[in-house]
Amino acid sequence: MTLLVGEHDVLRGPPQRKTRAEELRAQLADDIVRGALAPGQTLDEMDLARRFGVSRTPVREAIRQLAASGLVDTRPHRGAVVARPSHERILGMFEAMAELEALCAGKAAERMTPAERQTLETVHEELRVLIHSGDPQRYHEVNEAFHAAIYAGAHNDYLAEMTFATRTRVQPFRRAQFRLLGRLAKSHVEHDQVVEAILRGDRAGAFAAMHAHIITVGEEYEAYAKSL
Amino acid sequence: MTLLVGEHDVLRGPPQRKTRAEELRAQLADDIVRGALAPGQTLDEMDLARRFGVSRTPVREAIRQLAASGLVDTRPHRGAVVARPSHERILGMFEAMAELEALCAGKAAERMTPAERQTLETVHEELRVLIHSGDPQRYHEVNEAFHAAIYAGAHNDYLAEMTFATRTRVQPFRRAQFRLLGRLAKSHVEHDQVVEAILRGDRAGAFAAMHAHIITVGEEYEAYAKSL
DNA sequence: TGCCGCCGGATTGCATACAAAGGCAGGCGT
DNA sequence: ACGCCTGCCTTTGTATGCAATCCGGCGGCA
Repeated sequence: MTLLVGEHDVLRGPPQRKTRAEELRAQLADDIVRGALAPGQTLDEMDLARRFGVSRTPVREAIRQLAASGLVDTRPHRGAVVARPSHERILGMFEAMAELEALCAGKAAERMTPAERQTLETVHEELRVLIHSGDPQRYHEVNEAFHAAIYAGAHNDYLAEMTFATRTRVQPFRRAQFRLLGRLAKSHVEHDQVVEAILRGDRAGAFAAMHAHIITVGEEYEAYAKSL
Repeated sequence: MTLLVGEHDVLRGPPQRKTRAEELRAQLADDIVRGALAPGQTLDEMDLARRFGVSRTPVREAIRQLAASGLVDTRPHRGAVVARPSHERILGMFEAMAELEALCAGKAAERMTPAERQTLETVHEELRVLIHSGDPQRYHEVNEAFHAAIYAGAHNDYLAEMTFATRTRVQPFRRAQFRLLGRLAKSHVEHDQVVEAILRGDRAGAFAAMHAHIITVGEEYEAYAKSL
């Protein structure tokens, strides 16, 4: 999941990927978020160490940091597994995400600079083109950039990081929905409401539009989960 | 900072304090939040290892986890220091905390069970008595319990954890205000508004009251910070 | 005199070795 | 036959030693 915004945005700070532990952390986080590592899968230290050609020490550090960020669960002397939150908890995460994203959108409506508003429009327009491209991966990347632009526009780094972290933690459970190509057009209409409200500086409107957007995303997850 | 709610609440899960790394993490986090370790202070691995009578390995793990939770900053090959966020960032944290706490209060107004409402009233009443006790430490503990009760009443563990984490990260920068004993009575009046709104199931009212309460807390921090 | 580069010390990052705790299977007793 | 206990084995937790990187001071040079 590579954000278009690059390596220096507020969401991760300077690129510290110089130590092996940090590289591993990034790699494992990516694998979890992308679904290459399924929830519930055990993370064997020796196995990972062999696979990445390092010793157990950096592997352990990576796992601990992932545990602190909520992507994996660890229990003393019992190893680590990719986090598998309960259905209730996932719903709670969607609820929290709706509020956080809406909050960012509301603040962005008030605080975005003209340049930031223009960037948002540009990304939004790029998404519109991508609806018909048949490239879900690319759409997903630009969609992330769209939301990241709003986080940045809120001008509150702490809030932005928290919202991004929540989005990351939810990501493993909403991968399927990008298969439903019909969703993209509807999603873009919802984005439209958000962008319009932000551009006109309408805090309440941006909040409401983004809230509805994320709630819809959550409902589609729920419908998908129920179909299993 | 020991919460009254005990060791099994949702805010930390089961008591895993069996490994040395975990004990150290808890100890250091406590020292940072309580101000025994000041922001900017360097955390020397060897020094800590000697002081706690362990090797560097668990010390390193503890520091990494604290870094992931935001209480310390680390840079590769350059050691770790207790986090010293910029003034702007602290204001952002207060803003986010206001929204999160208000959100919890609003959800609590809708969702609290009768038993939870009663507990909230009890804790609130205990705080009233403590205003005049002249024991700021005790007041602080019960105050934390008050807010924790509201988090729990929101019936969203993820949201509760996020809010609690934010409160924890802000804590080092609002210690001074408990010295101002005059603040306690005003704080209790604000709590009153929150409790009343929650008890009558008034989501918007609870949200607004809690939001105002936290904003006030933030403003008092700002006034204090400016006086330095 | 001031700046640049090199070198030594100190600290962190990583690897390896050892200790300890949990899980499982087999055997024993009831 | 079933359940419990015990001992081994696997995996994690901790200690220690070595390598790599950063910081400060020193000396050379313009």
